[in-house]
Amino acid sequence: MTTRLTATTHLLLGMIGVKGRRTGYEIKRLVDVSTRFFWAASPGQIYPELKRLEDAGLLTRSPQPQGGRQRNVYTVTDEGEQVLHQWLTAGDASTFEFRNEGLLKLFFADALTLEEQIEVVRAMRAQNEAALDGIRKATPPFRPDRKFGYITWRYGLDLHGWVVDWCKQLESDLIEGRTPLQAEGTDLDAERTR
Amino acid sequence: MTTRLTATTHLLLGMIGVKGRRTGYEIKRLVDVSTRFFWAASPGQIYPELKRLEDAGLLTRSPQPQGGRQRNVYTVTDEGEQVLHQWLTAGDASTFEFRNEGLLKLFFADALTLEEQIEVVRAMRAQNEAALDGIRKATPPFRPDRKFGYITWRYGLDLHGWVVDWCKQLESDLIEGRTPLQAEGTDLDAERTR
DNA sequence: ATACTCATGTAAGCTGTTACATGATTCT
DNA sequence: AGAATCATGTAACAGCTTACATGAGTAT
Repeated sequence: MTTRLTATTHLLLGMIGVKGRRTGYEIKRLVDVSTRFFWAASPGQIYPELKRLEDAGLLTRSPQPQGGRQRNVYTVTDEGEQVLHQWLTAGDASTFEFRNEGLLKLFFADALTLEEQIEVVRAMRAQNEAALDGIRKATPPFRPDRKFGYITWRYGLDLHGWVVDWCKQLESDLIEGRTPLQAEGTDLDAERTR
Repeated sequence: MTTRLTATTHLLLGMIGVKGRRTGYEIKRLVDVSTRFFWAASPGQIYPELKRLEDAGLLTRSPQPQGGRQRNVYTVTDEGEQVLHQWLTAGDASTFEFRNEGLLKLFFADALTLEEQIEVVRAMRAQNEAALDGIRKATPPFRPDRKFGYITWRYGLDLHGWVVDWCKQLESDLIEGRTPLQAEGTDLDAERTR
């Protein structure tokens, strides 16, 4: 069985396999309060992919309508389980993407006045505070057998918290006319003192 | 003049207007050692976009071949300058995307043995160390009139450094059997002690 | 001589989003 | 009665990457 396997494939496999049997709708909702912060997925992607994985023999579908409302519950097959475990333990380079338009603006901020520069930093901070809020609201119940959901949640919280602090520091450096973030001498790799 | 304006549009406008880079090739090279870490761009994207922006009246092209080798030097028009400044100062929400397959694996790591879990964390750390290396090598010359290139460079360095430390901490927590990253009591928002 | 860098571009394809369509059930 | 939620799906499109093609100049 040779099928194209993307990270989204593994997202679905993991959501169904690790978390139990699921419908497309349940996966969508769970993604929106958990992995969304590092791996999003839209319904236009989930539903076709579930079908594709069923055809590939990695998932089994059993229709379980509730009343007259259609509903497809998926389960991971043995082969699907293997694929999932293989992916989890393979040490190969995984995709790592990062697109931050706020940072891009900051990169070009030399062309701006000091007031405008400070505004750019403030906008960046606001965005990270909003992200922080979103993650905070998605508080996962702490269960000792599901601790990694909690760990990745903390990661998001701590990371964005760090960025917010970084923005605050830069903001005050700019306001007080300090050369921002400059390391002493030529020691560019030294830890930044905050 | 109504043209679709993406962040990549502004990347090119900024590279030509603020950084004084003029040909598509020069932009590509500069992107690869600077904004790549938060905004990448491939030649298959840059060259058509440059043409599009010329048609839209935001850039001017002047052919300046070197010997028999073709070469197109671009300049930002007044209108392009306006669009660039407008984008830099507009406080509207900018795109902020993050896709981290390593984190996704960590999210599902409950299904693994302790040894395998540690391997996932190590792989994640290795990836961030590689990113750190890439950024470090791209050391920008520090010029007082272009300090924001330096600031964003430091951002990448500091951020990935933070993540590497986070991974190290998690790794040792797992090895020593501590419940990783758990906050005391119900105070989930408390600063993590490291 | 040959490999690398400079320089520009195109075509195919993948991934993902947005917006919409459909219809049932439950809540207020 | 009407709004929200449950549930599944499709079509169009945007954005980007990969791989390729071309050819000139430069370094070894």
